[in-house]
Amino acid sequence: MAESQASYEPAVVERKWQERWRAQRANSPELDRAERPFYQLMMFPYPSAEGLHIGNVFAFTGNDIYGRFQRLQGNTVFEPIGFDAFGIHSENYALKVGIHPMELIPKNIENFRRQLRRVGLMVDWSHELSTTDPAYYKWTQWIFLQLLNKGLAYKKKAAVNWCPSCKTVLSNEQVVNGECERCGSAVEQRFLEQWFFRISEYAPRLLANLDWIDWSETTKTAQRNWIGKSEGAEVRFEISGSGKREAGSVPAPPAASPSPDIRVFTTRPDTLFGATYLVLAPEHPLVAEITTPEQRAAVEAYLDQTARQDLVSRRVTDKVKTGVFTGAYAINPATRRPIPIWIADYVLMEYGTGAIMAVPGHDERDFEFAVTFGLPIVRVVAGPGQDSATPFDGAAYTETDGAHLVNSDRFDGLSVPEGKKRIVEWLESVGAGKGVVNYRLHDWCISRQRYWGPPIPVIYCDRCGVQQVPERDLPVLLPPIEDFRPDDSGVSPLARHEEWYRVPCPECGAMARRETDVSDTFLDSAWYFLRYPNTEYDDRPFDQARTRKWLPVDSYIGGNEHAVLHLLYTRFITMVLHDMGYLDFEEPFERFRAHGLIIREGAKMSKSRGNVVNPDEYIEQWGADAFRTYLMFLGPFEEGGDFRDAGISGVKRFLDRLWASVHEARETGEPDPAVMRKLHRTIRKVSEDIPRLSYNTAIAMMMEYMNVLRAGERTPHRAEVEPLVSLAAPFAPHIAEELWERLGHERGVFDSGWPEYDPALLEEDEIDLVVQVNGKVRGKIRVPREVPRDAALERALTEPGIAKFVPDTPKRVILVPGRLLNIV
RNA sequence: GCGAGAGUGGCGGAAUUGGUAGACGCGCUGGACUUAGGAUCCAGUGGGGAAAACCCGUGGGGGUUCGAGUCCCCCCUUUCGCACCA
Repeated sequence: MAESQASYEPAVVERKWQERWRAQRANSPELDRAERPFYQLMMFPYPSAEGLHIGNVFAFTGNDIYGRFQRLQGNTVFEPIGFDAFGIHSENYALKVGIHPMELIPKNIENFRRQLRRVGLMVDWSHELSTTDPAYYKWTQWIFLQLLNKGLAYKKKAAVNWCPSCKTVLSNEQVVNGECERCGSAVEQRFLEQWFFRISEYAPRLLANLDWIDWSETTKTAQRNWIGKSEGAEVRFEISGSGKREAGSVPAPPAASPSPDIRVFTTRPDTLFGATYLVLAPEHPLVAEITTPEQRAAVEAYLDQTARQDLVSRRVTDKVKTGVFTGAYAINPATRRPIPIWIADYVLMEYGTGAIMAVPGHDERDFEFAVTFGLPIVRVVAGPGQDSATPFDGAAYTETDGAHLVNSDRFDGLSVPEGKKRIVEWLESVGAGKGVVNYRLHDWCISRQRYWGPPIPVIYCDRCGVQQVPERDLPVLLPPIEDFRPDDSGVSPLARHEEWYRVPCPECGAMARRETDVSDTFLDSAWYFLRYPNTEYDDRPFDQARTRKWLPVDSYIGGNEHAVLHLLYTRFITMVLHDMGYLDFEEPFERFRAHGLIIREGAKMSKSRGNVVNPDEYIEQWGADAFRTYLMFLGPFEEGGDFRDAGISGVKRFLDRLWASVHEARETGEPDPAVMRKLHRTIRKVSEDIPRLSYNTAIAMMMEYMNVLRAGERTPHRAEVEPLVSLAAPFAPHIAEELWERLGHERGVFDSGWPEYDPALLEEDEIDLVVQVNGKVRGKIRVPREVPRDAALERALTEPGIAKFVPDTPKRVILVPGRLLNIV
């Protein structure tokens, strides 16, 4: 290879290949012709004004390596990218700089495209998408309508954080210490009509499928916890005492409605005999009805106090328990005794039934509450060595192992699990309750009282009620209004534009009103992977044949910060579309792997610390290939790593030596057998490590091979070098293409296959066997690989350095074939 | 509090099923080539010990084993989620 041995200039090489890939559409496969389609999906970025973050580069490079590896294996790889450009991030930034998002976002996207190209990703730019494109969100709106049709979208009042000064809704992130992050006023909760998706109906399936999908365990665990299945019982408590039906201002329920029993959910039905009071959430519908006249003022004051809190501080666990007595009593079905009904904000309306039976003896929160308000505490579970009279010693007894029931009448003496079972059976037999399964997962609120999102495609008509926007009228375009800034009017920005929201009812034609909320960004990203292969279709969200060929996604890699929201919503939407017959699979991603996070010099990267890595600068200085390879080298991909500026030089040196090796390689003579053996071991190691995303060790092995290849300033043989170019290609694609071309190949390296290793070449006939005496390493002996134990021992004893530690009669001799000999 | 993960040289990090701890890289030391080197190449580099012999070493303490970074028990530190979920 004596040809033009110009030195390695990354900038020149990278520009050349990026231009060529673009010109030849090298990364845009013909989707309908692919024989072995492989869909490599990366989590699309939010196009911030700051540009590509190092975390994006890390994640995308890791994806790209896997995708390029699959292509080298002979698959047709589709590696698309797009932009998640709607949402509060973009809107807030636009507000801050005073530029309309419709102007800002295209600029940001343009900058992202430039940066992504420089990284050298194998992206198919012909299928790029943006969630803000009407051609995209038309189908986001269509999906909303599908859920509405299926009865999976509904409207209800729900609490939001409300800033009384800005007169706007705040997300939990915008509430800081109970105050509005912008103006500092105390945040309150308000109840607004919002759209929800019934994801909770899918909880059992979302949970069950986790058992078989090939996802990172950490992600699956996070989803399991989030779905939060718990088994227990629902118990019905009759209301007794003077409070019932005495609330003059409250109309009595219609005759048909059942008596207003209070239903509670508990995971500890075994403690039923210890329930000494009930607690309702402040929002519980029966509160007004059961409150006695004497207690009315106190209860109203408490409800008012609760409403004044924001949703974040309401949930602080370590605050002092507060509550108020309603004046009413219920009957404990087990003891038949009346117990008081309280209201407290530690009970949440959105979990279970919004009411609990309090068992202060065996629940920490109930214990604390009972102590605060002087309510009775009864022991119904006793641990080993305890009995029914054992005092509590200042805390609830929550252990269950080895414990038995006491003060529980005929259930005394049962273990906790047995007690649960028997008491549930009893409840069912007397009609006072039943065993139930509860999930913490609650329905997905998709309404946003904001501007920068897809309008929810619904029209309200005074005569016809809630009407869908007909499919032919989609998309409902987001109007380019100037005053997208929230103001004092107290409504979402679109609600200030009568010319936009006043439309004829699609049913009767009378003047009606559009929904003025937009949908959650997570809805945009819950289906984008379906759109990528179908971006050219404007008459359907996704084509059936195309989708059958390319989906589900073969490999998805992304951050674990999306473990629960994005990845759960995506699974939900896929299941719904599957159930409606649009998809023939119900899990969107065959394989998902969560990558780690990059920190810098031991600390998290942040603007305030001033240690944010700007990818442009590093690519400028070292080249994209070195930058990519270094990012993959600094730690295990699934764990992340510590970015240290000094480290990148080692990787650059490796690429320099690769360049030199190709140019110096001789074509005459024979390759060295020992070097070839190392080469084949390297091929095996890299081939095994890439699928495991063990990129750092794959790179280390290539470096090790490089050291062997060039040891003692030897001149490598072409056969020793050429396969290394292929191995390095997924990591450093530009230099690999260039060197491959310089090696005289007409086809690009990515279409030239992956090197195979020869198993026969991996092992030597003679090995160094480690010899231990009493477990301590004392030396090495050169022996045939399959040496028998006694022969190895004999050989070992000829080494004076070993023999001197060996006693006259060894008790035991252990041979681990191919590894070591231990003489005891 | 609950859940998941992590503690290995000066630093980032290696180490199938228990089988040579510290691969690879950075840094450092010495050398070669050089007018020069922050370029390149070669060699060395866990600690103690004079170079040897040898001893000690994977957060701490126990244990199992011929053999433990790896398995078991207890404890400490730390990162990240979720946080009054009944």
